[in-house]
Amino acid sequence: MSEHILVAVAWPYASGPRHLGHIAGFGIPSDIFARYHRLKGNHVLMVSGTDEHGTPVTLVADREGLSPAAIADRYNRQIGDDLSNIGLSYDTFTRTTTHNHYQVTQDLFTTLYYKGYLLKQTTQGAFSSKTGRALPDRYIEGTCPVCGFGEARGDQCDNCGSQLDPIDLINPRSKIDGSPPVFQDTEHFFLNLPAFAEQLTEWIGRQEHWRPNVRSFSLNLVQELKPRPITRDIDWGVPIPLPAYVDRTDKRIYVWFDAVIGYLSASIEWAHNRGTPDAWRDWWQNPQARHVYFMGKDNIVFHSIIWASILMGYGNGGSYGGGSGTPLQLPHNILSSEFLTMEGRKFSSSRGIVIYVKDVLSRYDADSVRYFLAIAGPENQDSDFTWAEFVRRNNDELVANWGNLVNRTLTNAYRNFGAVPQPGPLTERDQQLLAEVEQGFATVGDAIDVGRFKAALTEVMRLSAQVNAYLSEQEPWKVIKTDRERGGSILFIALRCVDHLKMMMTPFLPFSSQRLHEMLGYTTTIAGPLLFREYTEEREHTHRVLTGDYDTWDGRWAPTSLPVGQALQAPQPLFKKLDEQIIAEELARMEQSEH
RNA sequence: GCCGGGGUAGCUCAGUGGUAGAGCAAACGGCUCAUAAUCGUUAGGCCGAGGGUUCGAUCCCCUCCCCCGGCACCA
Repeated sequence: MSEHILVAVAWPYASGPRHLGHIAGFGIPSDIFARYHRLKGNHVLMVSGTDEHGTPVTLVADREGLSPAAIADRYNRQIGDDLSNIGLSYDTFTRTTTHNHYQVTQDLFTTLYYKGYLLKQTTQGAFSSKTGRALPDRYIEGTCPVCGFGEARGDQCDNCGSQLDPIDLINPRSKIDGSPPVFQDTEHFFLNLPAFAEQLTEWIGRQEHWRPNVRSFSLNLVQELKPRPITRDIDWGVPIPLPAYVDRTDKRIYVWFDAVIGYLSASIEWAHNRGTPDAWRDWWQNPQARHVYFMGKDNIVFHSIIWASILMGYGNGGSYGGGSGTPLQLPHNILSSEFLTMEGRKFSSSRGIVIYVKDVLSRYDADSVRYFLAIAGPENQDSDFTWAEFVRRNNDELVANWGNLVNRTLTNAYRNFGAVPQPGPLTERDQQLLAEVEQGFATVGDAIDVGRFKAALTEVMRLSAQVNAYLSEQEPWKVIKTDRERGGSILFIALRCVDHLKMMMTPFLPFSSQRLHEMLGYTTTIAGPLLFREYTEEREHTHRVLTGDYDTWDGRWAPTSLPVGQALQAPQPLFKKLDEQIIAEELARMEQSEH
């Protein structure tokens, strides 16, 4: 029976280009998961978009003398291109500045407000004495009252680790313009998280399938919930949809509140764009649907606590909770990854310790990068990207094991038969190998389903090595000289194994798997091109959405039946071997960009 | 400081209350269809340190050290 699966992927922030660490944390795992479930025949809805509101975007805009919207436009385009180029198969990758997203966000806000889950409270905020702009804590700098460190941030001191309040800093100044901040009262709306404490505890307690770090971390937080402000003193964001506020330009909904709502609004947009406006309900108001969220570990709290509370509070209210009458679905799993480091150090765009997605893809194939991030990514603990490891994994594993198996099998078969050979009687060994490889659909699939992507890919590679061993032991290139039928049988077995493994590789390596599919003589699509489509909303605002015609892809996660006699294409190497020289080149490039 | 996660072979990482695992790197051997790729064999570890529970601990408990993240106005 096919399932409805929502693949909810963290929204990349549109203040600049995204680096390899972002792709490693949420992009590759979510895409493997989504592609696998599509092959399984499940109804997958994979959504995300660029997160475009908030202070950092306004700062970049100020620096460049442009509007926040112009900055958001630029990086929405750039990030969309990156994600498409690395093959992330979103059903809808949109943005948070759409009319639809504003509507959905405002509906959730007002519904929570009228249900009594929002509290109005006055707090002290810091404002720049020069521009009058609000200063988030981390943009205030001063001397630490605890240890005397001169460059403590408003939220915490990097020297002694103390938690600080900006008002306690000695000699505070704006990190942005150097002016001393002014502290004044400001009124905001707070999400009453304590109201959900009991429900959250009960719900998280039941989620025994969550990764232990996510579950215990979240359970712990639930013990001490405080109301959390969900509006900000800023002019760049979703307007507050209450009569007294809707025309004010100085207060907006907090970027994190609207960002998580993106999962829902993007689903609604997807349904609208394809002309079936209620289709999103099959995921969001279907108690059988599974919602799986992908993100880095720094985002857990926003999903397990805040987003869950918003959904619990909204329930079946508002403009979107009606319809089928069941409340909006809570997350089924939260697959948070750890962090990728770069040559042993934290990624830092500001310090130039970084490799941007667009740069790596301009020099290397997407599947090489995907292979590395899938097999060596930060799935359970922080992991390190080094150029030496990248070259080694590519050359000694991807090329040498899988690429070579494909190449030697196809070369032998193509040269001697030009087509899938008709096999004679199969030996026990033949059948044993076929059975072992076919077993992979179960073991690899189960691993992917529970988020063990490294283990899954390792198993495919192990099976590939098994087929390499079979070829070395059976030596079809020799046998064929004396017994053409037996030689054909061996190659038939190897081809069938390659065909199966191709399907298992598709979620990990979609580009090369499609090319292999064609080399094997198929004319259909198992991993086709992704597409950008333009949509125009009310007020003639047009935006670009990354999507794909996944309904037309026909791969199935099951043993394939490679037709005997199917003509093969002349084989081409699937992957490029990388010259060891690139290690030194890339390190030099990085050194140059450091500052 | 508090909370959570991690520390296992040279490297990257799995894993389990009962004699420590994989891939790569290393050494040796085989093969030469294949992108000098492949296949086989061997070697390699006080499982962060110390204590405890247990017949038995790498695993469970306690203490400590180191790394990462969170700690509620960065996203």
